[in-house]
Amino acid sequence: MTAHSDVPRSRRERPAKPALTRAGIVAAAVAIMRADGLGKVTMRRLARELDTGPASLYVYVRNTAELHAAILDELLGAVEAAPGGGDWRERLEQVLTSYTAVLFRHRGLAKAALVARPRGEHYLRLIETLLALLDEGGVPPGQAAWGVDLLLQYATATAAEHAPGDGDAEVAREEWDAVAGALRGASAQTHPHVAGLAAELVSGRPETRISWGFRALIDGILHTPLPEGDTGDTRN
Amino acid sequence: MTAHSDVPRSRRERPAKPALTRAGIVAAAVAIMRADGLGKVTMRRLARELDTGPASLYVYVRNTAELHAAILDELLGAVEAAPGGGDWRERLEQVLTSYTAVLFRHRGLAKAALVARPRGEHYLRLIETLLALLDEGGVPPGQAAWGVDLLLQYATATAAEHAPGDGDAEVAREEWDAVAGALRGASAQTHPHVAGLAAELVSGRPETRISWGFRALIDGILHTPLPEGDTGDTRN
DNA sequence: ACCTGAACACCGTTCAAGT
DNA sequence: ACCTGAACACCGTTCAAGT
Repeated sequence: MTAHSDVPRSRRERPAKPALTRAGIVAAAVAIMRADGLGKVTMRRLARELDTGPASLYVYVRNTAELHAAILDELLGAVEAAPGGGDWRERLEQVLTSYTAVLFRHRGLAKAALVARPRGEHYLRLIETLLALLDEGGVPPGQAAWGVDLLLQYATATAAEHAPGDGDAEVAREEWDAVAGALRGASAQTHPHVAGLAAELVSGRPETRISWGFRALIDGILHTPLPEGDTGDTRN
Repeated sequence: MTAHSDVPRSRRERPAKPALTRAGIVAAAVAIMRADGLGKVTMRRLARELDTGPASLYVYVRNTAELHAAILDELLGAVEAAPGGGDWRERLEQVLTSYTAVLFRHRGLAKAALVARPRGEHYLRLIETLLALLDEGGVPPGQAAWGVDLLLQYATATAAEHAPGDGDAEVAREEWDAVAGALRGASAQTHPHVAGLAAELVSGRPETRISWGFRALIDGILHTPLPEGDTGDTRN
């Protein structure tokens, strides 16, 4: 076992351990996510998969949040950039629905996107597409710029909230029933409006509500002028 | 040290270890959050603080997510339910701003609220207040019911996104600069709309943008009728 | 420059056993 | 019923040392 030296192994005897690259790391991360959910995309698991130690990954990725954002931008390649027929509103809603669909497949990704915005090429292309459609609809440029933020945030937050959990569908159902129950159980004395609207508060299929939300948002963006004298980048 | 037995300690010699209750657990959790941020509100830390083992907490709290939601409902007691002057739109914006302010103090809480909606009495009162104001403004009931969801989600998502991190302000600044840089660096050839609107995409103080968002949302809610024939609770 | 093993300082949750 | 110690199965990130 010790003194006997094996015949030197050919370099390609088994799939040669590929050199680490950022692209390779992100690809492996996507694979883990598809197989076991984003919750399993940890530095340690990823390192194991790539046959190295976790410390090695920090050469290419700053931290776990950046890794998740990179995964999302990768998946955003599947968002249709040039939707089919209909007027600009309909095509706008199509693009947003397509974006939402990507996030719906992975709730964890939506949560990540709310905190660490992706900033890869796919995300940039998505913004370009949305701005072009708003422009086509005659939305004033300033409102379009701020509106894109509103639309993407709504889509992302909705996915973070309503997408089937990375884990337990049972638990999600229970959660929802509990919330609905709390609303329906509201006293007509102390909470007359809640009691009166209990049914409406929980009505509608998720897709129907999301679609209504997009239309309300687009309408508001179109009709709400920006405040005057605050166009400089004075953030913080 | 070993054989010598101390005088039996009076029960109230030091603040007697209080019996565990759900209220006491939530109160301790709030205290930890105020002192060290939500990130430190873990089952283990909480147990240490309450001088017990983590397993004991599971008698009163289902899991960490439920604990965080309970903390939020507690803090929601500070949201002003009866805002001062102005018309209904202004008062509506006041309530929403007050809600946002609570979340802004703890970004982690906003993230938690997106996933596990609180459902305590304070949250219920907030919904009642919002519905009453929308009703006063003549918003059709169905639109008001769905609109409340839209408004709260926007406020919550904005806080999750823009609130100063539980941790590093430095890192947040870097993040923002990176995003702004990516937008400003967009090529006028490949991304004409982004390039043309780079300044507007990142302009405005956060409060200004949030306020504009609230107004756009309210306008959209007011003018967008619900789709017909989808008022039943057909979720899933 | 890149890669690594090992370590530091933690997690959530469950279980069998006690009171 | 409530409470507990101990265990299971993990985490992210940093560091000094190697190549």
